[in-house]
Amino acid sequence: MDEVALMFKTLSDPSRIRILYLLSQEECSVGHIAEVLKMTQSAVSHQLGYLRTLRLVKVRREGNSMIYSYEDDHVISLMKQAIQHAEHR
Amino acid sequence: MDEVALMFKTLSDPSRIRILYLLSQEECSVGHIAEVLKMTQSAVSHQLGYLRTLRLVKVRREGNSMIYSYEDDHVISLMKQAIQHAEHR
DNA sequence: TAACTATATGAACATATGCTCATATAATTG
DNA sequence: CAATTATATGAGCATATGTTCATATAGTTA
Repeated sequence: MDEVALMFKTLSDPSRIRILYLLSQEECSVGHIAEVLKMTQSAVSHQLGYLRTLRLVKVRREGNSMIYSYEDDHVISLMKQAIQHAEHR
Repeated sequence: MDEVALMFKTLSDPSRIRILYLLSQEECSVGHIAEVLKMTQSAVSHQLGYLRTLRLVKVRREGNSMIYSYEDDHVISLMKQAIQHAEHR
């Protein structure tokens, strides 16, 4: 159950959900995420580090930007289901 | 997104997941949950209070026992999906 | 190479969380 | 009614969490 809880814990923070949702729609650099979500560069980077640890996102370098994209389809699917459910009621 | 995060936060604690999973299989009194999950009566009751607040469980009295059962099918469904996913990998 | 840009990271802090302990509430039984 | 059983709840505590601030790292460009 701890593993399941960990997956949900990842999705239990608004910032992380917003980051993952953004990444579910487009690849993003750290700065772009910070700008769109109106978060500090540092806060975004910390959260991305967390998501990276859990292998929920992957990175590649492009020039001196780091481009993030999601890596775990199942988590994205769970997230979208939850969003849909929250919208329809 | 806060609403979605709240739903996931509920499922982000092992104790709550275990309680909900148990309730997904059978109605239970507080004492029974505590016994099965080897948790304190107080800890179980606190968590049930939390789950009740979010309308994820409902209660009825039976003698001097309180019988809990789950109330939100969608959350149960998300939980089971996550468990299945965790098992198969 | 020096200056610049983008990102990462460590420390510190304020808040949130889940538990325990003690006690309150409520129904049942003798 | 008193004692018992089952559950709820408030206070307090230890730990976890997410953010900010300052700074480090790494690639790019003049």
